[in-house]
Amino acid sequence: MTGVPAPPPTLDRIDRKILHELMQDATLPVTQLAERVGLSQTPCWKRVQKLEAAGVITGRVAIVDPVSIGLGLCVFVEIEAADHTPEWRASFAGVVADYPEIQEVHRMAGEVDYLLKVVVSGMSAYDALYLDLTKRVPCRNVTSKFSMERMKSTTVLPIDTSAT
Amino acid sequence: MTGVPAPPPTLDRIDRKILHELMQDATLPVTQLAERVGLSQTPCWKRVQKLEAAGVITGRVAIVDPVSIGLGLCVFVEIEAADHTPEWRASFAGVVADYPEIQEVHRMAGEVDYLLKVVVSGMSAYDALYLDLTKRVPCRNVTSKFSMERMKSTTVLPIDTSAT
DNA sequence: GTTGAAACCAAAATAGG
DNA sequence: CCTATTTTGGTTTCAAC
Repeated sequence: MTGVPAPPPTLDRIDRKILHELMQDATLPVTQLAERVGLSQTPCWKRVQKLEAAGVITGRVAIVDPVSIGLGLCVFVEIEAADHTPEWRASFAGVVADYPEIQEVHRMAGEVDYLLKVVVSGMSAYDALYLDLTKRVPCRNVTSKFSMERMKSTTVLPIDTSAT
Repeated sequence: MTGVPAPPPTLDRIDRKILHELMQDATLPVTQLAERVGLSQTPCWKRVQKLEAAGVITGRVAIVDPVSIGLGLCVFVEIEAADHTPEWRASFAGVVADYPEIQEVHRMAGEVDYLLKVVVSGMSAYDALYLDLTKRVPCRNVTSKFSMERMKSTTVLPIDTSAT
């Protein structure tokens, strides 16, 4: 028996409302946050602290428009591993962690072993990444799927703020 | 000639350093931000304001751990449109905007027309979304790819902070 | 661009109900 | 949980260089 990673802290309706608000706008002053969730300042502030300490809130970040900073190309990369050993996985994990252009890495069920989301300035930058990555880690197959238009993009998670 | 969406504001090295810092931690006080980018408080603060006004910084948000709030399933959904008309696209855009579970929607090049990233509590929630979505918008084909493990996930974009 | 300082406001911590 | 209060510290603006 391996056990589950962590006992998820129990969040009540007010906690979830707090998260819902802060996921949309982390600049919201505690005063306003408190009235939106139906609490007064002090206990509201304490809940926010608790959610941060518990690792439920992992950070507060600025969201930047990729196009404005010259990152016009988004690519989803499907990878089949050369073999299915713990060693390959560890090596792969280490390599993808190195690239700031790789925004997301998922280990997948089904045909595709890994799915990557990559953000770069353009085709030549992507090709450089592709060549470098496939040099560092052996892949049976790599399929690149190119985004033409980012129609929707949000960091707000679908949290349920109704009922208990 | 249709023209490009917008002339990207020209960002110098200091602007990019500011963005680099704030993408990692938006709680950084202006005082500390200023010294990290090699500026004094006032002009640093003015740059941050300008970057917000120009829409380069689109917001400051709290990042929440999905598992902690019971969102344990992440699915990438590949969709082929029933037809390739502006009407279908508009309808599709409207529908996907409705679902908070849909974090990202990309219009793709190649075989797959659209790629969605979906975050839900589990299989039954995903199936409900799948049934509902395919009822509201006609799809020629839908392929769901399930994430087993989120190995990497960041909102920090790979901005170049060296040279001019 | 710099420094320094004022005015304002929010965060953080405290005490009492 | 609430209100009230205080302290602390950051933001924002301004003046002068």
